[in-house]
Amino acid sequence: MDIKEELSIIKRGTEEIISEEELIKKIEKSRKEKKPLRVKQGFDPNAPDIHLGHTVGLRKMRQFQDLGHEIYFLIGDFTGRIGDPSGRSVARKQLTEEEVNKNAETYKKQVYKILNPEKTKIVFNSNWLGKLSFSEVLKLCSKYTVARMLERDDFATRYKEEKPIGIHEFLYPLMQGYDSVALQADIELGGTDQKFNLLVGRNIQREYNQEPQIIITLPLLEGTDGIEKMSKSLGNYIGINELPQIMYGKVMSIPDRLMIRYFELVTDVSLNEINQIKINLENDNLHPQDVKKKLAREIVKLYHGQNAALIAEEEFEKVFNKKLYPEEMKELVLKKDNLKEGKIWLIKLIALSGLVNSKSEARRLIEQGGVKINGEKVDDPNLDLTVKKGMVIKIGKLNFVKLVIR
RNA sequence: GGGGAGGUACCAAAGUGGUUAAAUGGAGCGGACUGUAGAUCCGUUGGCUGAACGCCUUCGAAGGUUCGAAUCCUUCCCUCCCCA
Repeated sequence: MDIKEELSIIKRGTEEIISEEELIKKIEKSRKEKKPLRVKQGFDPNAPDIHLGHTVGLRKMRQFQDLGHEIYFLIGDFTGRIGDPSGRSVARKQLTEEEVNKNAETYKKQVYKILNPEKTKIVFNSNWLGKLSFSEVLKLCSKYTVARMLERDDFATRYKEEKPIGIHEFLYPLMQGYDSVALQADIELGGTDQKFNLLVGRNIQREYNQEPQIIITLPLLEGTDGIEKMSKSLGNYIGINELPQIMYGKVMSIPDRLMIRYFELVTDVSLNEINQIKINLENDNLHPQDVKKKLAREIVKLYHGQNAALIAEEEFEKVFNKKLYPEEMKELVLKKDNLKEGKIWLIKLIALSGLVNSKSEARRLIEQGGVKINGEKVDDPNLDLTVKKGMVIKIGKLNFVKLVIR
């Protein structure tokens, strides 16, 4: 493979490479010396639930693996104690060694759906950060200045808005930079929000007499709401462990304008084909829904296989195009003593489903017409429902529940 | 160490003794429309009670004044700014 080709694989979907010339030099050197590049990316030890947003970076790592380079999957168990300064995060609880190990296992299980396990090195930064003496920390701190820290957009904003900035938060980028020193990283990957930290890494490496790493930033994938970046806490995520049908459905709910971005960042569809799709969309030669269905298929295929993708699609069409029930529904088990003469108060039933947080919410939902029984809208919150086995209750826009009586 | 400004619901932000479960905006949820998209419109957003404008909890925390407090007083905690 010539370098051009390698470069184009690396460049797909990236936001910024600092710098491309240096990257080319590194690749050339690596080839000449037959020494693979060391590629690093850090992950939060607290949230080992991988979603499509994470896969942007993971897939990029995989591409590096396939190009013969060395991957360091860094679990930030030490830095995780601080939490990347975002203003929102309060001091996080310190994880025990056991918890960290458990999370790491969870990570592995999921991450190896994307990465090549044999070529992946999983490392923990507590390994070196936890061993630094106070004077070594001071030495690290002396390599940077407050003014330079305040260049960071997040810090600058908070400073301007008179919001608190903890001293320890200043340490976060330094620690991350030190990770690069410890690993002698050639390349560090990260989201665009990591740019500052990644750049600090370059400077710190220089201070420690290492060749500065190349930084490659990747876009932050928007979640299903189309606005915020995908994250579990915002509830706008598509997890790679989710059931095919759920995954498919969630992909279908992303805004149209994100389709191309998703194709590029989280599928294997070639850039050529993506471009074709784009043109055909613009010319109205393709219906947006059909394109999104393809997208959903491609994504489900990656994590569940071709067959599951097709089944998920059938399900989707059944429920949303033909307005039928899904094949599989969550079962709601009613015990005999929940019933009075075969009846149950509808509000109670909905509360039992666990799909609402309170009876008041259930009441509201009914009053607003968000509840259907066997396809019939119900708007009487006082209804005593005579339950029958197999009855289907639709609660809200997306939830179906099938009654089971025991 | 001195002086000043603040802490209200998911977020932002009004309210400064009763009519305040707390204006308004954003976000969320539901409905209509649709392609589970977007745009738009309407409704809704503490909980409990088979619902009544009845009760309980909520305006940083704890006490107090009052018939009545997010609003007044005391103490405490936290944040920011200016000066040193």
